[in-house]
Amino acid sequence: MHLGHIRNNLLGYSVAEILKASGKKVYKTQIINDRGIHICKSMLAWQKFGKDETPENSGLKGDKLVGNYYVAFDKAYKAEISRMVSEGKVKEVAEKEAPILLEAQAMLRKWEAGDEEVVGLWKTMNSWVYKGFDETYKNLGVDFDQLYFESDTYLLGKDVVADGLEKGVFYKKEDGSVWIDLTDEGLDEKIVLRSDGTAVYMTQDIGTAIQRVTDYPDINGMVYTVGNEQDYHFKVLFLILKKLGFSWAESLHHLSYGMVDLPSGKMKSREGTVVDADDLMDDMTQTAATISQELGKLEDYSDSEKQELYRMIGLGALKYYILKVDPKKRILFNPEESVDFQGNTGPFIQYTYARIQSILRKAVRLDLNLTGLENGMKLHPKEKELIKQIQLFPETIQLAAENLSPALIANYTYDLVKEFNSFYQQVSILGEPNEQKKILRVQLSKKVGEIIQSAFLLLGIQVPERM
RNA sequence: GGUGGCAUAGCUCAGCUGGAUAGAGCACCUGCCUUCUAAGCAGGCGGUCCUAGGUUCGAAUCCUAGUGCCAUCACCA
Repeated sequence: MHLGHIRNNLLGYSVAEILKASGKKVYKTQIINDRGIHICKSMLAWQKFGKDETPENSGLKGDKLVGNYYVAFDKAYKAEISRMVSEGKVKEVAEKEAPILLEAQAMLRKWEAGDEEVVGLWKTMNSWVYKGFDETYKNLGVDFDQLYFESDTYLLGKDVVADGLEKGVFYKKEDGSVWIDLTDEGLDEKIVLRSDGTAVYMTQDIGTAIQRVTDYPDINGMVYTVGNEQDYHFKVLFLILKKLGFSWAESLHHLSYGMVDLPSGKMKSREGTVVDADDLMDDMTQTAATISQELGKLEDYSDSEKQELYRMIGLGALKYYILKVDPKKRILFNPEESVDFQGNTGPFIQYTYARIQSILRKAVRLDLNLTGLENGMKLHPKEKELIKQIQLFPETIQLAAENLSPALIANYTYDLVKEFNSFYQQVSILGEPNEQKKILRVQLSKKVGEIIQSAFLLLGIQVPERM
């Protein structure tokens, strides 16, 4: 997994939490594309170049190991192409006829035919990948209520395509491939089944969508969190489902988000030019540790307490950095300039939360009665501003839910926290001589702390008692 | 070429359904820790809101055209 996948996971997780907070029931679903030509490419490369390498005997994380073979395939494929071109082939022809590609395609046909050896290898390599992914998801703090494997749903997709063919929604070309004509809708013709009868991406997506609605008849809609490079694909998918006569096709949403790019351009798994998710999380934790040690406020913490805190802060910085940006905009990530820990950042907000907890701990010791408060108090301007900002939280949740945008939560929280810090600096809270004012200020602080915690929960970020 | 998205300070980004001198952070400069945590606060510097038209009492925001960047239009996923 790389940084692009992190954005996908964080967005999906956060939007699910936001929708829940807005009053909806949500099933967090992950669709795993565990079949198809891309998997066969890794399998083939492993067979050819793998020398029986396993996660156990190499010490590599399973998903990385398999990813390496995906890269190895591409390298070998490109080498074959350039060799064929030097032998006089036209590049476009070479791209289609490279032996290793033909082998991968043959493997896919074998897989769909249920060939034992191919299916066996497929199961083994996928189990490696899942084990690796599980570890990363756990570190990242995302989880799912339901998993769909496209190897389980593509057959349903093929059946539906056959039905649609009878109904006249699709049509067959002479070579046997099946298509849908969307030119009336201003789109193109789109393939839904290959001429060799194997399923394409669209086939399995049709099947998966129908399976999901069958499994959860109570849902009113589905949100697909997928990058904007697939805008067209989902437009077509939704249209196909509508043409097939599914009424629920009207309530499908594509939460389309921008790519995470590097200064050098796009991240490409195939070419290995990616920011690795696991490495990045480790780096962030390490940076948090360095900063925290320089400040030296936690000498009395145990090593394990410190480690947990560093992780919380490092991950908070990373998640906030990703989620504060409007989903539809692309993110430019420069590995040379590390993610900030000051200003409009996760750690800044976590820090404010920790400060508030410090006040509340002291307030408990002072045995303040936090309930009895008189009406008609004259408010300090900073208190007024703070109250205004506090009141905006519920509507911000609704707005974020409507727009499927965690960025609105992040930016709201930042505004609130900025306001609180200004308040904190200008007025004395526990040092206020007037008891009524003191109680009000402690209550306001408590409320702000609660909102920070709730808001960050919506972003999947934890908050510390101290930092 | 067709379609879609994006374009706001040197950099990274806010700016909700149109409303007053366009806001943050980073960077740079100046102050503030014997007082609730300085990962902070206060202030300074910095903008042709891509361009040109249009709608409107009023446009960063809406419309049209153009420019630039990105994506997509595959028997890839």
